[in-house]
Amino acid sequence: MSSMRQSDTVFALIDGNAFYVSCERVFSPALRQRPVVVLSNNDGCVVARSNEAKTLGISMGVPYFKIRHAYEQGGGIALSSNYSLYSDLSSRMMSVIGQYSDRQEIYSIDESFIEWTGFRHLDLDSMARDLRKQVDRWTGIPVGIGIGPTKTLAKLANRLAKKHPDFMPAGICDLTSLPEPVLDTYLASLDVGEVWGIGSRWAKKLVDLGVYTALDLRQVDPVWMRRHFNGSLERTALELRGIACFPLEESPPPKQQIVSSRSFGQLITRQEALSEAVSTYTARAAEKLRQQHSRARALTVFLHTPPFNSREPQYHPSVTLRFAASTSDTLVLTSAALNGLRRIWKPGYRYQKAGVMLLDLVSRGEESLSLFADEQELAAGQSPSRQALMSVMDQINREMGRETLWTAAQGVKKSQANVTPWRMNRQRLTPAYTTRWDQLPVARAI
DNA sequence: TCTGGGGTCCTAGGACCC
DNA sequence: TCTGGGGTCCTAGGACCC
Repeated sequence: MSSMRQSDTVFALIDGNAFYVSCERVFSPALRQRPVVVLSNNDGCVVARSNEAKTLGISMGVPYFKIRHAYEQGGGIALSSNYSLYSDLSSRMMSVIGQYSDRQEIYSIDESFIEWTGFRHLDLDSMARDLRKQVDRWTGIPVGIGIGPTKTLAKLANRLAKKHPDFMPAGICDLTSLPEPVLDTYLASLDVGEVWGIGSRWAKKLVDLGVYTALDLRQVDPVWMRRHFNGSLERTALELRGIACFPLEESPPPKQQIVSSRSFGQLITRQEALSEAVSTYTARAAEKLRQQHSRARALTVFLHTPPFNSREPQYHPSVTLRFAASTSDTLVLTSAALNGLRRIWKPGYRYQKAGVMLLDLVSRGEESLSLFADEQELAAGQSPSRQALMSVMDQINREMGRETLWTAAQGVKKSQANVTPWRMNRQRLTPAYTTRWDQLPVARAI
């Protein structure tokens, strides 16, 4: 029996392999066995890579223009990110995974923790194999599975399942089944920077202090970690020893802030175009706000000139506006955002990005009214008829597709790129196969 | 020419109060 | 002229995650 198995409960981390690429491959079999990358918004950076692309040496996060020539010469394919496809396949994948445990945390679009209690090693192994097969059968997405006594160790196990030859064929790594000396060998094969919660800065500091591998980190005194770093990293060190400090979060608490921002398809100078962009981002943020049944008491608008071009004059202003009464009304929020924009916009700059943040969020029904709210603001922020209007708008946009209904401030000539230059570039976008009737895949008899 | 977007947590330091 | 100490709240900045 391994000493890592201190309790009856284990965590499994299931994640999609090169998730965005795998989603694309579900509907385009021609992409299989070929180098494929998916790009960030505006076709900027590489955010997902197939194994074939990794083999070509394409690194995560690299700006695509830097590698494009050589990559495409070598037969590589690049796609714009298609989030409606990825989030739809994600929820299907999550619901299959959810059938394997009654305790599930959806950690990100492609990762889920589940908890398993009371299984022996052989049962765990067959459960994991079965889970993997079912996800593949029902969604077409290949997944890796890591199992450990803590979330941090489950993450590391998942890493081993992806990169260590001993586990790669099955795509499953169960650390709880390993005798201690064997476990140590595997932990020693992982750099300290591969541990969940250790980014590049702290990895460097740890290496300077003589902590090189995941095994080294497991053996340091957790209190020493707290002294040199902070309490979070102390917990990371404890988790590596098999002491669970990060619980499963089945229903994540509502967000404390909501941001909607985008880089533009081209640099923008006109205030009118910025107003349309800011109104669009505000509408999107407000929709998310209502989805989690919250209201905002403050809103920030910000602008950015391009950060990478030193010849361009730099300007990144922001302004925060407070509301006397909290609100989730798109029209109230939009007029505040445009107000803020007028205050910070200055001519003579070419803007690259704008955004809106909703802050100081309160759950609907929990907030206390400000003594200074005047009645007009209360009426605008919270009146039942405006709430009803928002619900109808949300429902229509949910059922008929995003931005079926929009505010006039977002601009009326939406489809033409020449009049909405702020819309992002997505020149390599595949169809929304699963979420739009007009883009369903068509099966043809040969 | 072309470098994403959306989050959280922690700490330090300043303002303010008694 | 001498000029404490402790608490709270807020913000900015830095680190991390995917």
